[in-house]
Amino acid sequence: MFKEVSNGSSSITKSAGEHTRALILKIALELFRLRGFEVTTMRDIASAAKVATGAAYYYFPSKEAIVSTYYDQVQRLHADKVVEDLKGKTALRERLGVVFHSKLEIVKEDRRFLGALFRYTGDSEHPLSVFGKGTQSQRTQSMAIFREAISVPGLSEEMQQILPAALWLAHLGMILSLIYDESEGQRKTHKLVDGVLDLLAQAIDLSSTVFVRPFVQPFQTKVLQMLQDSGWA
Amino acid sequence: MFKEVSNGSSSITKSAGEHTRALILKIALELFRLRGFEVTTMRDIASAAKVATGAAYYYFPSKEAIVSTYYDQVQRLHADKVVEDLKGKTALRERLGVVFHSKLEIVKEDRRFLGALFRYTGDSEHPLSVFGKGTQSQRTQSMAIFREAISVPGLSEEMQQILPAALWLAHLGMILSLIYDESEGQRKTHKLVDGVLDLLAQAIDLSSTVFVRPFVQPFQTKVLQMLQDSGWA
DNA sequence: AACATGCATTGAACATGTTCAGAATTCTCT
DNA sequence: AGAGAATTCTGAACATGTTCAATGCATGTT
Repeated sequence: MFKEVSNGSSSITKSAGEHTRALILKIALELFRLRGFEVTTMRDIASAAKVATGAAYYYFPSKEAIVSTYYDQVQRLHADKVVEDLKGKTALRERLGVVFHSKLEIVKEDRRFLGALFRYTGDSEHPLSVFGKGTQSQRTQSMAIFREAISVPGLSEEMQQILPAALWLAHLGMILSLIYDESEGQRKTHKLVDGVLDLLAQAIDLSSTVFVRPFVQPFQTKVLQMLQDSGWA
Repeated sequence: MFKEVSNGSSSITKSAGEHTRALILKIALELFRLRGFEVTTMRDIASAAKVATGAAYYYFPSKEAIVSTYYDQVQRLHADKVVEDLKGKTALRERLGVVFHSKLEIVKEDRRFLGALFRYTGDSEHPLSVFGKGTQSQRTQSMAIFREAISVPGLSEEMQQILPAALWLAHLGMILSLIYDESEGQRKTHKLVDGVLDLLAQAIDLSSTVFVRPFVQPFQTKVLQMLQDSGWA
């Protein structure tokens, strides 16, 4: 359904098309940021980029697909940043903080159009549905970042399989919180993230304790079983 | 933003308008069920109801609002059913089962258009956004049902405040699962619900144990604090 | 009956996302 | 250079959600 990304890793010279594509993307994002996603029309974008309306559709299958492409960039940026910032950090809490806050930083200014990512949440068939098949590879990539972040010694086998999916879901929640967060500088979302991570890290620590572990273990096993049954782990 | 519901609790005689409204609603839902939400146009609905296109908009501010009205009915049905079925049931697990499965039963056949409820998930301003201000009262109502279901002796004060929001969110997840569930009779979702409820009930039981409680208590307190900070409890 | 008032309904017009047949341009190979 | 192919781009047309001025219609009032 998606146009081939063909992000010329092979050629050094940008073809004319790549240039136009980048221009349309850049201008669209500027307009989304400036005026918001809904009120910005494809005609606005095209005319601001000095091309015909149809040109935008030559490069992007839909208006939301522009945001989706932006989000691909975000994922790449995030992956790179995380690899860098995680070096030398060994404490689980710290590592989780890196992953979540760096994502938040990258995305912070784009609340006005991040919501477009959720446009097809209720449409399981749509290629851009957050939970759909069309976005599976991006989901897997994103979960790989979380898997990397939690790769610290002392974590149970079950937890290692459960957490990537759980954290991915939690991070979706973070983005939603950001979108709805009217507080200055989105303070509330930052605070929420820290609170959740504190709790989570403590809970994980606690669950590894010799006293508590026997009680928690069967739960982990069952959760993992359920995730596997539904294709999440 | 919404048209006054004015569900004539005062008058016995349906005015002409009420009749048309009901007709449009009925026919719209039939078409949604039969062909799906997206492919059914407002023109289809209007012409099937033998009215002009504009008539539909006299009663419903948008296509999604039709589904929203349907969902109001669902909530009412659910509330009634739960009140009935909860009588005499005292075990937490059983009560949770009643609430979740009765909802599932009510909604089961309508997967084709339930997704419309999530159309504005990413648009915090929209009156029909699941998490938005425009749907707050419905959320509160729904949470009240869960509050009722968990009103059993032996539940900590914190849990009583945390669970309604948590269960409401979980039940949203259930609906999403249903929408994406291709398995025959949506077996997977039923199984998932049972699995989650089993775990939850066990976890709640365990957390009330004298041995475990001291460990869990501070977590509950912090979670509650966070929910309160963000307006969820 | 004639009139006034407000609810109900119409259908054309509008806005905007999207499609598409073709034109323009660029690239490739001889 | 020039023919042909592939890529890029155009802009009008289309589909559909939505708006709205105008009209009909029922009901109560004089």
